[in-house]
Amino acid sequence: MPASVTLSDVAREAGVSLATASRAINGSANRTVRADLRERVLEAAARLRYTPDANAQAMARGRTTSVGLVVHDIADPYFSSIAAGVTRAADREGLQVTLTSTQHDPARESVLVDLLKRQRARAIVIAGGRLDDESINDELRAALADYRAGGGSVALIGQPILGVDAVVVANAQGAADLARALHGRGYRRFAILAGPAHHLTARERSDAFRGALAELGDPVPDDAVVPSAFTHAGGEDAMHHLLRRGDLPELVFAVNDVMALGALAACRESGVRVPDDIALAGFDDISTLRDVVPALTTVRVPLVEVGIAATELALADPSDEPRLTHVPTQVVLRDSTPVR
Amino acid sequence: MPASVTLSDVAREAGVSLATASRAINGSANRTVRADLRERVLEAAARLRYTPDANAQAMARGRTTSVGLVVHDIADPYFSSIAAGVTRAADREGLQVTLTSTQHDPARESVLVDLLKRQRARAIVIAGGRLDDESINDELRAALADYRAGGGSVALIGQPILGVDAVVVANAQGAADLARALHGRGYRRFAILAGPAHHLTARERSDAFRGALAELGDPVPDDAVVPSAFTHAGGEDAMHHLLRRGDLPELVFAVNDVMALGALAACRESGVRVPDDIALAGFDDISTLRDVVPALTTVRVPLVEVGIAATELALADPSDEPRLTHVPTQVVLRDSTPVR
DNA sequence: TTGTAAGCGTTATCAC
DNA sequence: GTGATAACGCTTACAA
Repeated sequence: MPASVTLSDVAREAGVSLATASRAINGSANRTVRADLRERVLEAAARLRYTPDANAQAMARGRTTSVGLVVHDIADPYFSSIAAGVTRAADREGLQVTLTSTQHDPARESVLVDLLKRQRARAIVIAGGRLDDESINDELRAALADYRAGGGSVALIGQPILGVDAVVVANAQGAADLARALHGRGYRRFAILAGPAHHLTARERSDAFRGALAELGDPVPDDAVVPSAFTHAGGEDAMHHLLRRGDLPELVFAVNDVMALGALAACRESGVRVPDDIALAGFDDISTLRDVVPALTTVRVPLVEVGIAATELALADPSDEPRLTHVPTQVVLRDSTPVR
Repeated sequence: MPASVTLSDVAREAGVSLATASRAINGSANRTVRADLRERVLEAAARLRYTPDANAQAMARGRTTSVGLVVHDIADPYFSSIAAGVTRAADREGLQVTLTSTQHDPARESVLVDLLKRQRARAIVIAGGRLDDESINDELRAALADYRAGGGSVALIGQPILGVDAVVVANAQGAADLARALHGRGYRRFAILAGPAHHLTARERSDAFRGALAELGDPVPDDAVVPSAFTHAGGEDAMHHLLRRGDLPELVFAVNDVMALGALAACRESGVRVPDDIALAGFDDISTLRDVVPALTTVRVPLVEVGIAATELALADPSDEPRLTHVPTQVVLRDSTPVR
C-alpha cells in the first residue's frame, strides 16, 4: 500500500507532536487533550483524509480487530447463515471478519486456524461439526492450543469435544421430535440419508431419529440407513441408491436440508414425485427453502443466532473451563410430509 | 494477543541474527542462507512453534495479504455464491478475505470501503449492484478514490459507472432472451416484480424484459410493473400487491430469484398455485433452488465465476483505464413456466 | 553469507 | 497537558 497519509503527517500539519495527534484522534484513555489542539488535529486529519493504519495500531496495541471464521463452504446456506450471524455480532463490537473456507476438507480446519493465528485474529469461530476421527481432532486440538497459548480465544459450533467453548445444537432432541411427529402423521416405513458415518452431527441426527422410531415400535432397518457425504451430491447419491434398491420407504429423512435437496434432485431424475410417491424431511430449515413447493418438513436451527452466540462466546473474556451455549431446535412440519 | 513466540526468540534459539532467521524462514529474494544455518533456524522455529505475525510483516513489507469483500447480506445466496468465488480466488493467491456487510444499506458501502482502507486491504471487491443515486455514488466514488490513492485496487460487480474495474453481467441480454423464450412458450400477459426503481441491475432486467415483449407485440402495461425492494420481502410485497389488484397475468417475472421466492410465499399464502394458476420466472439461478419443485425458470448467472473474475480483476496490476470483464447469462427454462 | 540497524505507523511510558 | 522516545515484530538496505 504505497503512499498513505500517516499520523506524523497529521501531527506536522497541525503543529503538534505525534503523541498529541494520536491522543486527539483516538481519545486515549486517561490523557486528555486541550480542546483547541484536538480541534486543530481533527481538522488536519480531515483535510489530509487521514485514515489510521489498523495494522500499525494492532502492532502497537498488541491486538487486532479481526475475528476469524472457518467454514466448509460459504456458498452452502447453512454456513452463510451462520456467517451472517458472525458478521453481525462482530460488527456490533467494531470488529472485522476474516472468512476462511476448507472447501469441504475437514483436515484443513487446523491449517486455517494456523493461518488465523498468523493474522493474530482476536477470536476464531469454527462453524463445521466435529468428526469422529482422532487424528484430525488431535491436529485441530493442537492448532487451537497453540492459538490460545498466543492469547486467542475460540468457539466452535457443534460437539464440545475439543475442550473449547462451544455452541451446542439440540440435534438429537430435534431429530427425535421429528421422528415422533412424522410417526404421528401416520408414517411407518422410513429410510435415512445418514451422512458420513464419522460426522458427529450427522450421527446425532440419524441415531436419534432411529432411536425414537425404535421406541415407537417401527424401527428403521439397517439397509434403509444410507451413508453419504454431508452435501448436496451426497444426498443425491444416497437417494439414487435407495431408489435403485427398490422397495421404497414411505418417508426419507435426510440429515440436513442441503442433502434433502440432493435427494429431491435424484427423485426428479427418476420420475419419483415428492410427496406423492415419497415423503421427504430434512434438518436445519435453510431459509431459502422456506417458500418452495412442496415446502420441506424440517427441524429448525436458528443459524443466524447460532453464529451470533458463537461469536459472543469467542469474544467473552476467557474462562478456565469451556462454556457451552445450548440452542434448541424445533420441528417444522410442512407439505413434503403430508398426513397419511 | 499476549505472549507469542517472535522471530527474535527463534533467532536466539538458533544462535543466529534476526536477519538470518528472517531470511531462512521466508526465503528472502536474493539473499540466500547457508544450508546448515537454515536448517537450524527452521528447526528452532518448529520447536518453538513459531508463527510469523502477519501484521508485522504487513507493516514491514508495506502490504497486507487481505482482500476486502463488500456484500449487502452474506446470507443471501446471491452474495454467498459470489463470496465463494472470491475466497477461492484469494486462496489461490495466498490471500485472506475480509468479509463486510452493509446489512442492506447501500449508503454503508462507502463506510465499509473506508474500513477496508484502514485495514490496508490489498484489493476490494464490491458485490452489490449500483444505484441511480448520485449522492450515494459520489460518496462511494470519493471513498474509492481515496482508497486507490493509498495504492489499493478495486473491482466491482455490476454497472461500470464508478470509473473502476468491473465485472459486467449481461442482464439486459438475459432478460430479453428470457422474455422471448417465454413468449415462445405461449405466454402473452406478463407482470414484472421490478425491484427498486433506482437499482440499475433491477432496471436493466426489467427494462430489457419489457422491451423485448414490446417488440414482440405484447407489451407489459405500466400497472403490471410493480416496484419493490430487491429482497425476499420485496418480492412478497409486490406479489401481494399484484394479487390484490386482481386481473392476474399469466406469468410473473421477478428480477431476481430471491424475490421470486418471496412471490412464491405470497402465492402460497393467497392460495394461488404455481405454475397451475400463474407461472413464475426469476433471475440468477441460485443453486439452492435448482432442485425445488416446481423448478424455477430463471436466467443463469455464473455467480461463483463472477466472484473469481472480480477478484482477479482487483488483483491484477493496475491499469490506467478501467477494465471490464463481461459475463454472459443463459436462460434456463424449467417447470415454473410450462408451455401454454 | 551474515549481521547491524533503520525503518514501517502506531501506542504508551516517561519526563517535563 | 504535551512532547520525546521506546517499544511492537518484522523486512531490508547497507556494512562487514
